[in-house]
Amino acid sequence: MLTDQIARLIEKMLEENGGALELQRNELAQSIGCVPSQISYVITSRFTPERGYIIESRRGGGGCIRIVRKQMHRSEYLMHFFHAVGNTLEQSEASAYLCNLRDNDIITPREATLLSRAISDAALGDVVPAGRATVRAQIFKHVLLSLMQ
Amino acid sequence: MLTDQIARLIEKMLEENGGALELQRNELAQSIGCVPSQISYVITSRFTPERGYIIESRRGGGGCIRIVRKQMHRSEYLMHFFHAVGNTLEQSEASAYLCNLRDNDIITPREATLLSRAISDAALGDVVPAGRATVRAQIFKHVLLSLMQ
DNA sequence: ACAGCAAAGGTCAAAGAAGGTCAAAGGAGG
DNA sequence: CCTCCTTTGACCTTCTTTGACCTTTGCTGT
Repeated sequence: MLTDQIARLIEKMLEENGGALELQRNELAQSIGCVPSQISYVITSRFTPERGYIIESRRGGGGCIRIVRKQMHRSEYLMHFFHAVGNTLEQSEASAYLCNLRDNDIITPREATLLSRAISDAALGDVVPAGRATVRAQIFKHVLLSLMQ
Repeated sequence: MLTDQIARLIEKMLEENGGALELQRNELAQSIGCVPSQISYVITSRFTPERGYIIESRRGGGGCIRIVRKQMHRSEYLMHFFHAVGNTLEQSEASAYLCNLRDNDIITPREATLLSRAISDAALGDVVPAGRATVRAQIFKHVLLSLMQ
């Protein structure tokens, strides 16, 4: 899939640049052979705050997009996430958060898996439709609180 | 029967892939010559968590279905718990189970705390009245399955 | 300074590409 | 006949891809 391919490319560039990077949308699009808005899509769908990235951009001549992988300390992280989680939380968002916590050594891989299963759609199953995302958000917040101690 | 035939096919593919596998529903359906929803049916009726499979999927372009077979490890012990848990589970019961798992070194103290918080009454909060204990049971079972790795 | 143009990036909606759901119709066994 | 599992197909939701159009910014000629 195009999106994944571009995401991997950006990831690799980030790696080579120590976690921060400036790119030009049109230029990158051309070198890959896709429309420019595809780059935007990749960035908004893959390099989100939940996954620990900060995005800034500048328009106009010589414009660019800056992507920074942010690393915070434990408590900042937990606080940040706690506030970032709203009243509802989709499985995909939860996964992103958990991966992030794992990658930052705040939880172990095993804990990440365990929690991921615990709040999966499958596990929350037949909770009233609208309620699933709400319950997940609450559970996740309680887990975060537990981690803060 | 079609279902069994497809189930065997998937089983064989799992075998060849070391217990984990990604497939595309439409593609597989076409190669077998059945409607796509048949694949869904086979998966939901045969590759259930109860039988030790974990299913994940992604929609949209380039979507796929991932099937993972958990090889039963400490399965007997965990199976015991799995069957002991009914359709509903109170917070106090859950705590007892978790302590037990912890005391038997199946989960760490930290994991016990984390999970305990995750499925506490507080976390499950305003799930429809009767639903709380049901949701808790489901979550707990999924955690057990995850532990049966 | 200033107006205007060109060069970015941003947005959005439509079309396309998966998988998910559900209910109705079909069958096998009791 | 009932009941329970299968099979199908219509319709839904989610994620991708593309393209048209918008906004911001820098530069340039006057």
